[in-house]
Amino acid sequence: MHDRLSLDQIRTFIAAAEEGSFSAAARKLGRAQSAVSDLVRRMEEQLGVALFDRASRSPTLTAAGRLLLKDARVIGGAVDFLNFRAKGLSQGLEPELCAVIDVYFPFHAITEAAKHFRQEFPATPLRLYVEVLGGATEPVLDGRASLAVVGGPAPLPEGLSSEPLNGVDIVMVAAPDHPLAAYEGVIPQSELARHVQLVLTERSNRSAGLEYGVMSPTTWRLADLYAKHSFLLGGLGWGSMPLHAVERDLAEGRLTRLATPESPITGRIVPMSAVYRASAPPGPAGRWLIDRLKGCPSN
Amino acid sequence: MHDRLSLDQIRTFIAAAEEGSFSAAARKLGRAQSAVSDLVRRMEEQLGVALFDRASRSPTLTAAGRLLLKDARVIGGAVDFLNFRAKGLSQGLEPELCAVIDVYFPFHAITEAAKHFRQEFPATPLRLYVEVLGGATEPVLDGRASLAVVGGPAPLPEGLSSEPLNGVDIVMVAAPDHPLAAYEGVIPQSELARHVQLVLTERSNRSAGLEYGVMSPTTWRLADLYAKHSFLLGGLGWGSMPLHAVERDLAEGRLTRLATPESPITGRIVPMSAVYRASAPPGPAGRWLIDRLKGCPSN
DNA sequence: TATATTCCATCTGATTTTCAGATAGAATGC
DNA sequence: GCATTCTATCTGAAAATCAGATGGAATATA
Repeated sequence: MHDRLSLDQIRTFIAAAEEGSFSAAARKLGRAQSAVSDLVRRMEEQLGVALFDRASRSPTLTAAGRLLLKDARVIGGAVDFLNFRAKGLSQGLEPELCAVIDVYFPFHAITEAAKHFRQEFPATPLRLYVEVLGGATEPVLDGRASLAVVGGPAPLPEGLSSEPLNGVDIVMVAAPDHPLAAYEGVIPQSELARHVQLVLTERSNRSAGLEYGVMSPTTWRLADLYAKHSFLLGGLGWGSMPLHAVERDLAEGRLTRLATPESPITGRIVPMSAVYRASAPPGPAGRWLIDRLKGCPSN
Repeated sequence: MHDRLSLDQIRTFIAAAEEGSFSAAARKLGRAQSAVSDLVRRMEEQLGVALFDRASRSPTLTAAGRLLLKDARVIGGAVDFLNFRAKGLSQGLEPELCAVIDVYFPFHAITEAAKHFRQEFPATPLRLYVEVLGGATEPVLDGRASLAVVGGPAPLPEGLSSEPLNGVDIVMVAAPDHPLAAYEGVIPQSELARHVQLVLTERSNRSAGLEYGVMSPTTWRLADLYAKHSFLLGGLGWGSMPLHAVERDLAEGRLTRLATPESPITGRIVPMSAVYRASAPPGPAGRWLIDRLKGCPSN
């Protein structure tokens, strides 16, 4: 084997360099001084490089030693990290957390949660996907994801459990120059039907045709919330949007709220929930994320 | 010691994961299959995590195993790098190369050389300092640097050896709106003396007062070539500049060449040389750098 | 279906490595 | 000049490592 180097040697080298003394390093590591001396000597032999200058009483690093110390520290750090990860895993932490989030869920809540997640579970990679409407449940069903945040009163597929989160405010909007924007009071169905409704549709074909709140016979179906947003801003139609996504547009006059029969001016709350396979309930990291999302404000 | 993990285990783990078989890994590593089996089992025990799923005939990585494999690869890579560095050092490569370069030396030659240096000696950090005139020799004398590129016919201090490099073209320049710029032919000393000469001076006080080509009694002394350049562009005086640093200014009319008694319009060549302590001649990396700089064009 | 091959886990004994304690020489501090 | 503290080295005991053998199971081949 070409790796005659051992981790003990590396750790001992680091300790000796930090303590500036083999004896002190031995005390720190809880072993005999001769062991440290041997380990360092063998390491120097194997590398073919003098790490310490033994001219004076206490050994000092050579220039080569200083350089290799940096590399050794990298190795030590990487080993520590592996151990840290393994410790988490051995205590039941999931190897990675893959979550699918409904676009309707507030963006900033997700990004905030993700930021804190990194601090809380530095060893657990978080994989986030954003899907539309019921499309989020599919990856959970087939095991690609362990957690999903979905919206709407969709029937829960077999084998999934769910926990309620705060709902999301949904409002009907149109551009200010859209004909409907000028309408006073609740807009009757007949009037709505005369204009193009922009409807979010899901990409997946599992629960194809599952749409909520379709009121107009003439609809454009968009599979992307950003596209829907752009169309609304452009005045190409009217439709619903999560309040948090259009708050600034409403405040700054780029969009106007509509009062429709199903959605008064105060908006409509779409329930959101976290779902996961009943046979694979979330581990500590998933549990943490769900609990955190429960505390998120709904807009 | 809490680091019961060994490098052999890590390397074996990587091999087993890559081969997808303990036997194949054993063959690859040139050891018995039982050793691989043992090593992996012990590693799993120590980490408290199952790395392989042994349900099928050939073991497949668990999710945790996949995660830890990445960490293991990082460790393996770091160890390889340490070995690589050590190998270079054991063959006489200097731990790092610290070179001081005279500002007069063409910038692009330095940056080009540094770029190739990184490819040629990836394990040798290159530390570059830029000094003015004789100031570059001082760090070499006191051992902070192992190599310097200096210009001018300065007497070589005791204990230094030098090798000639290509000289640098020095030209006298002034801004186009400077009175001297309008002068036809060689400008006599008496005329030069009537205007402020911008003179590069060195920061160090070792060879204080060492200046070349001072022709005017009224001089401004600048310790920085960028400052001198700015002053020249601003028309605040006249003075010499390395041709490579003002080539574009001359071509684009921001500066004009002057013909002086000591420096005809074709310019003057200032010899450059690489110097190092005679008692510590450059190692392979320093040797490479010097040879490379010898091939650099002089402007 | 029967046979052969391949693979992994485990056991065992021999080899190697590791380690602590002891000792000696050298440098430093008092 | 003495005591302390350091490193290098030696030695025997303890421990880990490893190759080979064996057995059971899964897969490939006939």
